[in-house]
Amino acid sequence: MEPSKDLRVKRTYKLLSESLLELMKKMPFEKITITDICNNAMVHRTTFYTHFTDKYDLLKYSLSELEKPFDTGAVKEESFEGYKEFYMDAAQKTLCYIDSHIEIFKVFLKKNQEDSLVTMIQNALTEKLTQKLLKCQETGIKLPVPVPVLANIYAGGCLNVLIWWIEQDRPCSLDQLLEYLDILIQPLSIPDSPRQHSPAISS
Amino acid sequence: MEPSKDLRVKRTYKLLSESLLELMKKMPFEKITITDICNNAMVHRTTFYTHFTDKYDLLKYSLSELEKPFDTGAVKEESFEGYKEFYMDAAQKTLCYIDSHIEIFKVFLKKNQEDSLVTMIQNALTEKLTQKLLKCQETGIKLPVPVPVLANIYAGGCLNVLIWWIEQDRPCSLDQLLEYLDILIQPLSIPDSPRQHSPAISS
DNA sequence: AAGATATCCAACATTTTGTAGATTAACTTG
DNA sequence: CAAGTTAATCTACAAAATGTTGGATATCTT
Repeated sequence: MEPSKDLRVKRTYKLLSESLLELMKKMPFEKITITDICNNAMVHRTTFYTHFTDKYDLLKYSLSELEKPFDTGAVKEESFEGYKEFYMDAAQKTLCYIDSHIEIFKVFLKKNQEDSLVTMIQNALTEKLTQKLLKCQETGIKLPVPVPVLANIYAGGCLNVLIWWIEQDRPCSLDQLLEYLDILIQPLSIPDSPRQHSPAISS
Repeated sequence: MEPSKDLRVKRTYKLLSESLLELMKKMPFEKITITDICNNAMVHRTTFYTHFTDKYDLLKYSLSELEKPFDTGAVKEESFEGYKEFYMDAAQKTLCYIDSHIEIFKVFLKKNQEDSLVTMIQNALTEKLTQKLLKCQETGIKLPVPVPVLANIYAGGCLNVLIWWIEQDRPCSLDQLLEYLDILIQPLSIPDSPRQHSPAISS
């Protein structure tokens, strides 16, 4: 996974990695071939194979480089008593890091719209929630944050818990899980603004 | 996208789709070739090309079939006044549907651990949060739901908002976004159980 | 029953992948 | 800086996968 100290190797890793990124700005990863990457990097294809087994291997390396700061120093685990403070600190560090490397993250974080079921379901859920939230707003209910932010928090959180639940082979019953979601959702809204119940403005 | 009324076509779509799913249970999607899919489905490869351009095209179709219920009747948009009720209803419908097709969803929802930056970052964040939450629990703080549920809700929600923010080309400032997260996180915890601040039990 | 059309089949060109051995160039270490 | 090590390049090749063709056969729709 790690390039040796040899300058040539480091150079090769860098060239291939940057080449991949460059190509990913132009076309989807699936369409990119090893030949493409090598030509673009001006590195011989046999050299590619001395370091990586396939393009996924290279991708993995490139991503691990980007992800490093999240694993190491970027987030200090000590010196917070509550987990909310800890969470906000982590969120801030994450945000800042991504913000300062935005072009790269734009490429790598882009959802593939149509070839990920998670994304598709999340999109559907987010869309419906957005509609509903907009309607609620029309009826005079005040939301603490913009609609898309709320919709994405809800949908993302829910889906992620869901995936955890599936990957753990359903460690609790379905009803139990729903109860958890219900508990978490209750307080997560309109913390202090009054709920003005005015009649709906049609649809 | 949609197969015609011709029985032969419907059959081909079904065979190919099921074949892909079957193979995905055994090996990662990237390793599966069109030839594999056709052999397994006992459908000639030229037939494949009359309907799909590549394997991603087939995957897209298969996923869209699974996702259909989310777009259509599974979630009724009317007859809820608050969005919390709406959300819980949607969550319930989603959960039930997935639960009743669990084997399929297990295959399609599985995160690819190492070739998705979103997943990697999310894992890192979830891991850190879990550690922190466990420590908090040790100090006597009572959590309303199990640690992994809370960690996954937080991490998933945060990352999803982040992705939304990036894909929308940062529609608000970084500080603004952090403020939103802060607002949303404040109420999302320990709704009614008392916070017993006892001294930390080392680490 | 007749026309339309999907499937199958054989054959082929092209692209991509992955490997091997030999040569050249660059780096590390003492 | 010299010697030994190791990486990169190059040529060549084998195997696999992709994508397209034209025509024969079977099946469906109306």
